[in-house]
Amino acid sequence: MIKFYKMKLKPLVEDLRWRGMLQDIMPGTEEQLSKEMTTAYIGFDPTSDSLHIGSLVPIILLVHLERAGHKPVALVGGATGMIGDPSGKSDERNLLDDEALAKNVAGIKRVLSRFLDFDGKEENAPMLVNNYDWMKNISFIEFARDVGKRITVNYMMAKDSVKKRFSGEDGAAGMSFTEFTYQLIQGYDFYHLYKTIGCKLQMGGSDQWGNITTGTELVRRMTPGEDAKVYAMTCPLITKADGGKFGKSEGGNIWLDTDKTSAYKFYQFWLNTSDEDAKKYIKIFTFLDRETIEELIKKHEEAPHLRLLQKKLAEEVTTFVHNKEAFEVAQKASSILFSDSFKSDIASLDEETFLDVFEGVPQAELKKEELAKGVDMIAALAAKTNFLSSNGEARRALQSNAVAVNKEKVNENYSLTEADLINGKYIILNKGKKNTYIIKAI
RNA sequence: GGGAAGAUACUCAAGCGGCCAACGAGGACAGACUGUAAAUCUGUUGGUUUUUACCUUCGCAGGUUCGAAUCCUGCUCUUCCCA
Repeated sequence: MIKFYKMKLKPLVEDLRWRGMLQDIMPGTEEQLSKEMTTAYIGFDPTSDSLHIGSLVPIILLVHLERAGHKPVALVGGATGMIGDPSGKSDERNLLDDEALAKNVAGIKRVLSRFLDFDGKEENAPMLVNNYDWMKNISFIEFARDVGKRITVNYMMAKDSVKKRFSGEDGAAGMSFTEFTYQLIQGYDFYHLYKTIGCKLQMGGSDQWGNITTGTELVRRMTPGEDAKVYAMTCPLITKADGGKFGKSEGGNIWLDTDKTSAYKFYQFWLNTSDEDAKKYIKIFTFLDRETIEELIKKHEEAPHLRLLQKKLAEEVTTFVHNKEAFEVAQKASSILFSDSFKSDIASLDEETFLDVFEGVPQAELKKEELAKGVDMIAALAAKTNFLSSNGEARRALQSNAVAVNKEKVNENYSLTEADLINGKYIILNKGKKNTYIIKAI
């Protein structure tokens, strides 16, 4: 049996290192992973009812793990979410109420199961757990005696996430006992998973290193005489070359859910990656092998204006997170919206394809009678459609030459008429290059 | 429990009786340039309005004043010092 797994295991750590997905790794981890099928887990915080691309890296890590022949466990923090992780925060976190939390946990489970088949039958099939399930039955006294006793406050205080909050530097606010407890609870998760399913490795973002090592320490101390060996590994936090926050785009987060971020927007986000970031991201966010990626980077450097790298990156990630069809539609929409022969391209689409392509683009309806009379541009942008939030904003956009009707720039005096309708039915508005809105005549 | 400081638009941060929709910085959005990139330069960044003007906003609630983000009183919250 052991031999069987040995044959199936792939060199995971080496690959992750090349991909730039390795920040810290505890000594012995690599040996453990090449020795036997290893169960490893990553925690997901239920701070929202869906996941955005910030969580894509841990998800991808779990998938890598599975593909390398190990057993990935996704832990949803139903219990830890009630406490709040102080890592990387300078202020005390607001607590979520039970209802919101339950909703978030369900949402995250739903998203995670798109990437990992939790119903799989294989030995190394992914597992989904919720730490609320075991934490809810533990009394405070029990916890204080069995867990709290094992770790000194001195040890806990030495963690950066805690130290920072005690130091008062950078305007950091104090820290409640609640948040202080967080690392113990997370550590207990590791112990619980070690005991119940033999989980030996915890992974996460590098901001989790402190919490994770508390876990490995706790496992060791809670199992005297067992010679328990558990490991830790983290990946770097994703950054942008220009120092901006990763994962934000015009108007907010990029989510992994179509109803929060359309596949078109999702595709566009990746397509707009800068050259420098694209080289980094393609290793992290795609499963392409080393040879393919190095070839792509070489080609890209020869002709950066073709943006081969961005296109491939966008294709791979959109296909992974959504699916092939969604990618194709997004690509088609992109190529039409940014083409030079926009008008003829768009006119050639039948209605079904048209709606398909523009699914996810904000739409509004306008009566044909109104169009017959002519609709003032300001009203068309704001009052009639709510594309922009106020007349003032619409006016500013028009004055700064940002608005286009069917890709032709217009000014304040323009008014929409039936002559602007494409196929007698639609008008396409743009604010800037990248914001598209559709008016449907009814 | 005692004392001190503070709360200003997305964030940081000026302003300390009229000239304040509120300096400045960052961010964001847009324009030019380009490759739907980066860098750079320019503009915008409470609402109604063509402009003027008006309305709402400076923790919350009252008050003083012709007039308050600016003064007074109470409340809430935060930080710091002493016990």
